[in-house]
Amino acid sequence: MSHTLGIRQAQKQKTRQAFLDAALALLEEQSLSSLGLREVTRAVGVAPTAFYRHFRSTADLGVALVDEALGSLHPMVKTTVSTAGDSEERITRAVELIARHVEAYPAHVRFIARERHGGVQPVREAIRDQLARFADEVKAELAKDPQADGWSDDDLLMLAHLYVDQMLITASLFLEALEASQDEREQVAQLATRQMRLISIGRRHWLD
Amino acid sequence: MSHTLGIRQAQKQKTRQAFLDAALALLEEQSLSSLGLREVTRAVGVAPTAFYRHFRSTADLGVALVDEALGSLHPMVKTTVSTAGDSEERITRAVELIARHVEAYPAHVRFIARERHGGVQPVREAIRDQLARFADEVKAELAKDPQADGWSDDDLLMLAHLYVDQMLITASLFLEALEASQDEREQVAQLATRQMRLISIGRRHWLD
DNA sequence: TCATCCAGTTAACAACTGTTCTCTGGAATT
DNA sequence: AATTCCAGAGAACAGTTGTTAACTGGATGA
Repeated sequence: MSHTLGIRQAQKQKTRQAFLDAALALLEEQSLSSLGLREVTRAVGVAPTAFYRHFRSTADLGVALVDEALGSLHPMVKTTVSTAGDSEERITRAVELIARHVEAYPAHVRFIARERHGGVQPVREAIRDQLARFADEVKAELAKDPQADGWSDDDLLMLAHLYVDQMLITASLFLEALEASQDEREQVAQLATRQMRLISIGRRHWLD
Repeated sequence: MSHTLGIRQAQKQKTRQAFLDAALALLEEQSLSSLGLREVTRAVGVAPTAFYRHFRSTADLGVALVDEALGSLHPMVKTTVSTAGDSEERITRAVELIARHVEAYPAHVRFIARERHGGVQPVREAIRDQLARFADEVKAELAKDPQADGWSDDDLLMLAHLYVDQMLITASLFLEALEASQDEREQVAQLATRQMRLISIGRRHWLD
């Protein structure tokens, strides 16, 4: 299936990626609904009309960015939840993983946090759908745990959403603390850890 | 202290409020960073230059909107937390209060959710500061509860932030379901209730 | 009553926006 | 080798933007 792309297709994909990269960079200081088509092409170094060869509109570009950003997030979520060890150790590792991800892909995280409730409907919907998929995956992982015995499907999904939202909140906090002192980032980590711990305690006593 | 405003000051405040209202309406379908000065004045029905008599920039207007939106939210948070009754009854009433607030001030809720991570720094900071104040108030209310005996200040604040974030998430879900069926809104309410319940359970067993 | 103040107006500015149509030159196909 | 294809360029469009300066006329305070 992996047919080597022709020179033409390869160049096109390269330009397309340049659009995505440039847009992501521009979006660190504004939101998608104010991102101009010409602004992006200027940053890439191509003519404004070249934009239309790849995207219908900036909203369309935004949807493509959702895929890229949350695509890179998928492995994180999975490993975060399915990490071995006791509950406390799991939490510590999960928080650390989130911190690492934010350091590795700050622009992606910022984009998702910003546009999740942003002013562009198709993008909001794309993010909502992807996060729902995440929640489903988390739910599937949770179901494997013996702790989940006796839990209804609804309750498992409820907990999964709680975890996903908590991850996003934590990621956003790490993002704000990215250029802050080591101490401040440590404080974010401890806050997130304790919140996760409290949720885990609630989980453990859910069926009481 | 309530000196009756002169005709002049009264008219000015009226126009200012018209700016805030018009902006809030326009922001239902876009974000602040794309809100144009002329766009707002056009909606109000005044000359573009009149804008400068009230705000330095649209970012400045945004900060004013934060005060208005979260000002109206303050009473809700207080009554939500300090409601009497057992834990289960409290939660139900809290979720209902959030639902009512979203129905009463949908544009305010949307604005806060959207701009909390939006593209305009001063507005983000204003929201962050106000939410921190909320968390402090919630913490103060939590401290009154006998359940808080033995809790450290840090842990109380941690829980307060968890509650505040959870309120925002719930409000945002209600907002999305505003024009949906009664069933769908009921489902949101049940999800939020169960998540709150799980957090409360975690709270109850925190010191185990 | 008269001078001062000031919210809102009018006009003009250079700079920017999204979109259309036409063109080009090299890759892809036959 | 000849033909088709198509990513990107170029030029032009009407419409928009934020900001400036100078103004008007009614409320305000002496």
